[in-house]
Amino acid sequence: MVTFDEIIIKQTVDKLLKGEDYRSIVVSKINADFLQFAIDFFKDIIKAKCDSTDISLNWYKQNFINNDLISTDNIAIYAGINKKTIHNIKGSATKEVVLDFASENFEYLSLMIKELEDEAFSGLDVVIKLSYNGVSVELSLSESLIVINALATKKIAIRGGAWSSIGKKCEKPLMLKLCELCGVPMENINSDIFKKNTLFDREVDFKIKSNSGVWNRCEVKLMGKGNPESADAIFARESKIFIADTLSKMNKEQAEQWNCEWLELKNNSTDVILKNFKKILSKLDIPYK
DNA sequence: GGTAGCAGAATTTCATTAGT
DNA sequence: ACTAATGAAATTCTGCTACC
Repeated sequence: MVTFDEIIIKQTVDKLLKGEDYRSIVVSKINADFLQFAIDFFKDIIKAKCDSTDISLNWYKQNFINNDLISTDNIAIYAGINKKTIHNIKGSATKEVVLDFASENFEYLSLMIKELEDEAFSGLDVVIKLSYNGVSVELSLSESLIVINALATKKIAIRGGAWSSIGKKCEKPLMLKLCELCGVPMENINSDIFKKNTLFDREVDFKIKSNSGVWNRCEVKLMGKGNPESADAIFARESKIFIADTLSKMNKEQAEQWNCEWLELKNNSTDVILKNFKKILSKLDIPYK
């Protein structure tokens, strides 16, 4: 599971408020986690393969699929399919369903690879050689393909999780930093935010109070290009302030139609970002310094 | 006038996180 | 275990420009 610590969140917020792209931070975290997984996986493969004289894929199945020491998430990945996909296909992600489907998928993959081996692959061979502490093993074509497939499956999972997580965890720290830099009084920010464990929790809405006493709902989305319907949700929830990394022309027009103030971060200096944010605060009659 | 190529917008798909 | 929410990537659609 990919999670970002507070230091990474702080770095990301800093980058966003400088109008810089934050994505390199996420990408390097994805790479680091993936490479670590690959290294661990390779070490486990060496161990499993050494203990076995099996010529078929049985050693893999026994160690990585039919092994109750491994989490169901990883068993699915070793079998070449993500748990979420199983959930979508079967409508359930109970342990039994996941394990059954993983086995099934592994059999199907093995069969497919065998067919490829006989036909299209004629002439081509792939051999992965792994060594660790002087012990080395060689994986056959079909073993190599199974391993490559598992790595690819894991990469998808890590990526999806990382992007999902960064957006959630940055919302409140980013809003707080903006308010702090503009000198919005603490009592005008909804106090729920400061409760323990809610700083990185997006389920609690971030709201800022106008002088009239009205609470304005704020929304942050680190959206990039081409994802218009995700912006729709913002307006449907009657947000008054919409802050995003990148906004399309249509996003902006739509925000204005819904009477929602927008603030774009990317490619703007901190000065411009703060100036624009203060303009929004004035418009909504929210006090600031 | 016709079209190949490209950039950007809109649409669809997919896996994760976190609250309940 | 389930559900709502979140963003990237892939794909499709659209409009513009350069070139013949």
